[in-house]
Amino acid sequence: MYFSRLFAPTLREVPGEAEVVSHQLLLRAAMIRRAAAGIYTYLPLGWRVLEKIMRIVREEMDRAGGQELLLPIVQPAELWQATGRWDVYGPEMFRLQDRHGRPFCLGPTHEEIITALVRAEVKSYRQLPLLLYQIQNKYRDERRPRFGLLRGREFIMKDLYSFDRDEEGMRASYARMYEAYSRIFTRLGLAFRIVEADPGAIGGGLSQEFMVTAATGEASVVFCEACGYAADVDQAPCRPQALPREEPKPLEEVATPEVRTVEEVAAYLGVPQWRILKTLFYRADGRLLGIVLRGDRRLNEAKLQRFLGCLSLEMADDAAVAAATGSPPGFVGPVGLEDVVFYADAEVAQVTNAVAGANREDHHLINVNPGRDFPLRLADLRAAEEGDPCPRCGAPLSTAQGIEVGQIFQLGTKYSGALGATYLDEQGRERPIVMGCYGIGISRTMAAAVEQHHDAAGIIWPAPIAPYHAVVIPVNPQEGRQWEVAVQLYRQLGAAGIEVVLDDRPERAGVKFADADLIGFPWRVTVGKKVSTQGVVDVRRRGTPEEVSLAVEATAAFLREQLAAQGIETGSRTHNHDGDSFSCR
RNA sequence: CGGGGCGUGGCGCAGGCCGGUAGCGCGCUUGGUUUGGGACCAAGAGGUCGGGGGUUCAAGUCCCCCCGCCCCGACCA
Repeated sequence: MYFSRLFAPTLREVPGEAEVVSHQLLLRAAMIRRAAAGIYTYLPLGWRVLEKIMRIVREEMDRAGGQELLLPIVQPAELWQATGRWDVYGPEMFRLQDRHGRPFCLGPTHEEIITALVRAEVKSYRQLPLLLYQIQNKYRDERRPRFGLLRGREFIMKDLYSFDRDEEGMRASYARMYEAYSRIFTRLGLAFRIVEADPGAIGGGLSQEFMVTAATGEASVVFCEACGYAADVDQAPCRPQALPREEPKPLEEVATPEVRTVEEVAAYLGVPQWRILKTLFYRADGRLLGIVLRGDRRLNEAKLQRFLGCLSLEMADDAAVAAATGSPPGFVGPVGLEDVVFYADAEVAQVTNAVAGANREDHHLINVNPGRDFPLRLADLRAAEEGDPCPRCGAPLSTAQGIEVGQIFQLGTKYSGALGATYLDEQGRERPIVMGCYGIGISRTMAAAVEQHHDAAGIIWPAPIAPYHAVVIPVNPQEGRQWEVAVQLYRQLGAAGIEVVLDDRPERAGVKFADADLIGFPWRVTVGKKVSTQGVVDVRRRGTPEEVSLAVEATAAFLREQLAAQGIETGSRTHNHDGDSFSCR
């Protein structure tokens, strides 16, 4: 492809809409353009990257025994009502009606529709196991789309669903997918971590996430250097920390004027923050309830939601808190509120002679003893923190940020049961199909790759997903020898199966170098004065400062070798026909 | 959804308080000089100032409504 023909409108300046680096660079490097909040057009360069990601994903899905199909985007409500998720998804789901007023949605995921398909078509154990997948747009009307491709409302996703006759089969399918995913992210050239995950709204049993490590990742994970344990922070169980127990003293109310926060109360009363009981109010499926935590801990809402088994969970507003407690925020506590059900984090039981709000403005209670002064209903509700003991081996946990690019679930019979997807076994008994599901965010993976691989000048694509392998830059195309050699090299590289762009634009060298860096071609071949004087061109790998001078004839072989070392197969081709006929200089 | 901010040539922004000819940089077009890290000179093209309503002799600017986009959002309980 000649650069002058490539539809790649790069931007010199950062568009104001973009905050995170992947969003900025994908826009500037002409990979994407915004169509609406959280909805993007993929330009030719970006689409090539996505195609490469999808190709690797397809190869590994097929290798693992998957078969690709395509499912509807527009899906009827009745299927979602059957599993109860029409209501669970809430405002996140794009809903629409047809001309008769019948309700539909744009598929946020495809468990329902594929289960319905399999229910209709699979009757016998002889048809199992079955692994079906699709790669297509999915739709979630996010409360707040952000970070460009990392959290969009329309996005490309691969989902594979496994159908097995029993739990053992499901576990085998799950293991195959675990293996396939590990191969995929390795082949994509991304550093990743596999963590234990919260099955969340999808439901079911065991689940793991594949996280691309990046400082800007929105997911927090904890991991153990000692034993290799790793989990999403929403999932990691916390052991209660043992605390020194004191002899319980009588409950007492003290004045704490204008002292509201845990920090302020601790400072004012001269007690450590852990001795304070923090009380929060939530509304779970409409019902008000209280949560008690140690003052220095944070609630993990995912754990709370799992524990309660509720569909919706949100913090109660100040008015509701005031109505229930008779006190403004800052002075509320669990003591004396018989009408409100309180749940306490397991650690609360360890605290003796604690401090809590008195449910009276400007007052707190001291010497509060959980169990004595309010009923204890304990659960693991707090968020894991750096330094907490590893739930497996007890060594201190570390924390990291990551971008979730894949998640695998053992669903069991949640969907097959709800939708009646069954088969007949050898004895002619009807049994529910046992399912798993396995997703990869394709478009998100592209953004994650940029988050992980970039520098001040632009993107540094891992070679397997780069839109092109190399760019050839004649420093001065007006200089006849440079131009001839550049074209010759362009043809030779193309014939060697290397995907190459010839930067034939009448720009100064600096402009072409800057665009090459921004777009992130893994290899750059510069044809300059030295081609006349010494018969050599300069070859540089993106992201490294060194340049090697090579004889023109040696260049194609060198690049093939280098690309092969990065896992790129470059079978030679007889023609290189993309764009040559439009050549101009 | 709540809070904050922003919508002015393709991109990045000024102008707005204090109403009176719509500006700057980059990009784009043409010609010339340049040519190993985002050149220079000259001449050009390009704007319903997000939309609607209002105030006024006069609105990018003041008022009202709407739309779009961006950022933040338990740790206070």
